[in-house]
Amino acid sequence: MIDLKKHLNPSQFLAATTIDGPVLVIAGAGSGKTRVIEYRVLNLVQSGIEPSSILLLTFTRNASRVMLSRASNHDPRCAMVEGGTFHSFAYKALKRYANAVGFTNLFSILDESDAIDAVAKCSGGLDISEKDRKFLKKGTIRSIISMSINKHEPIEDIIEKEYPHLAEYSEYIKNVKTKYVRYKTEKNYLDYDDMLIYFKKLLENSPVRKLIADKYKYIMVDEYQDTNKLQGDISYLLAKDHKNIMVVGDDAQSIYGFRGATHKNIMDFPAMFPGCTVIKLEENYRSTQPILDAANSVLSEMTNKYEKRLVSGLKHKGARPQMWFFNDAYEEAGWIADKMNELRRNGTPFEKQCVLFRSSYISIALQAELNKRGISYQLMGGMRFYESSHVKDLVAHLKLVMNPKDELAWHRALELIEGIGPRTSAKISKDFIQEENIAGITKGPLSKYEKGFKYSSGLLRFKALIENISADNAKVGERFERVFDYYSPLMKSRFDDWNTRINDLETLKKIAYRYDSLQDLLSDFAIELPDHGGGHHEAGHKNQVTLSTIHSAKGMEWEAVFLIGLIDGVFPVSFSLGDDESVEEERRLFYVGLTRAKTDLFITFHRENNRGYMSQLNKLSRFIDSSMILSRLEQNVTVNSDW
DNA sequence: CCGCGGAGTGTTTTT
DNA sequence: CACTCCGCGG
Repeated sequence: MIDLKKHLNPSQFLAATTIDGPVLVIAGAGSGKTRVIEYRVLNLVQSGIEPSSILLLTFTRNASRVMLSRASNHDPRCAMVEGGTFHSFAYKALKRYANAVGFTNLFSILDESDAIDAVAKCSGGLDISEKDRKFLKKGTIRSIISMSINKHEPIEDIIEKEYPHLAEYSEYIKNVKTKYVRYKTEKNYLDYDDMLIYFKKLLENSPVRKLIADKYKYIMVDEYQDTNKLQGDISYLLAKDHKNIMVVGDDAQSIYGFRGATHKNIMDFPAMFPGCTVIKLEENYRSTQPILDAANSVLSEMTNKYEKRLVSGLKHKGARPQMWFFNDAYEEAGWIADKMNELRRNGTPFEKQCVLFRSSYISIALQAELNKRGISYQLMGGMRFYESSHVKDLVAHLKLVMNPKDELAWHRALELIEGIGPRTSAKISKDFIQEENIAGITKGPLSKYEKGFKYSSGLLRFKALIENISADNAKVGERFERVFDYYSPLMKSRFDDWNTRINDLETLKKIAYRYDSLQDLLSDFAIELPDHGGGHHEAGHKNQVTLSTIHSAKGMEWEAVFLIGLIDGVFPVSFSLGDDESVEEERRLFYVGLTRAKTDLFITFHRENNRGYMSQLNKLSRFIDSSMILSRLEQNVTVNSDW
């Protein structure tokens, strides 16, 4: 038995050992939240609780993996604890109990870009002028629909609050939503929101809820400030019967409002679970006091928060964070590269250094510079690898084998064939969804086109592939490989950079060989594959600095952090400026960025705008200019700069 | 009806 | 710069 008191301070100890009943933990940045979960899991297991009856819900798949593996180092039984995201847990339950909510369990998951395509499909045929149709982007419609679902608010309210300029289209968007919902049911599709919706429905069905609640008797939810209304409801339903639930969060770090998250969940938790124990973790074990002073000044400018101040529990004092001004992005990048080398010479290896930014594109100049200097880096956030078109093309073939009603997948696959465009693919696949299985499709509607058309030879090759990968019960990896063989030649004419794309697919192929079930492979691609699928997601990859969006850096820490691009309109992003709550969310994001640093923090700005036509000079971010943080920073200007 | 090339555009964050 | 849209030639 491990002596928890040796590893935890009194509030952490309380959080790890209050086993029964509801617990709310307000955990400031760097206050040892991960540690609390690690030891709480350990404590539960060592108190004799069956590991498989413990459930840990986290924000990313990786987060639960890290926490559970740390706990397992103390006691291997902890590896049996169930962990994952709300979505992955919902998926599992839905697969098992699909028919209780009127689905067959062979549903396909629509990732974000699939969902946008589907919405576009449903926007057709409705009464709206061509001009308006162009003006209303499909992604926007999808966002509005999704937001209305996640917040559980009517479309009108969302439009009024977030998209007032689209007020006149409310009716239209509601119609699209109706069509979209029907479309998904017909095609056996679930999008990300549906996984939560149907899971909640499942839990509202008491016999099923009882089964699930009987199995998972101890529940923990991490990053509770970034859960949305649906996830809050799900948490409640999961714990309603036994009330053994601990949620952990920090309202000052709520940064997913754009996805419908609300820190209201944290605020309302005591009301949902009367008599809950509230524990505050306030001592910070991560950063030096000067860094926390800067963070505190940002905290003090937040409206609408729990009162708090971060105090460092570290012994050494540390230097003040530095603010650096540059003429342009290249000068900035050069300076950062120099500084990285200097830090390394002084004992901070590259893997303990990180560059953070608001949006991925901000890092492009820096990436070029690092490449030039031979400093290797690991990129986090930004374009998701399995949403790139070559991955989606290949995966589409596997999808339609699993779910022959997957119209989007048929279209995607058919349009790869020479001579087939949107019209022809629509014509050919029109009858597909009437068929029950692949054999019915290849023998029936598909076979009509295999002679006499300019695309017939291509279609014949396609048909052979489909029959091949659906007929036998070959290994998932082998099926993947067959599609790969078929797709490779098509890729070479489609992409100039097919070389690197082939490499991506080689990586995926290796992953595919690890699966026994095609459905699991496909669902993991959609909901669980961690950052970039390349497999190098383990934090602190040897001798590499990390480049990351702040969103992706959530929960992590580095010795040295460069927070770049503090330009008004970039950070806070221009979109947010019209609306106070959005600016507040940007401010929380800034706070999250600052608090990732342990000992060295550098904030940078460059003045020249290199976005071609807009030749105005950049303005310093409002989060710094004439803000209280300025007095907490040591200000610097580079030598060759004319500031 | 397809596909290509050129013009235009707008550019978050992620399960 | 990467993706989308448009118009034209086949």
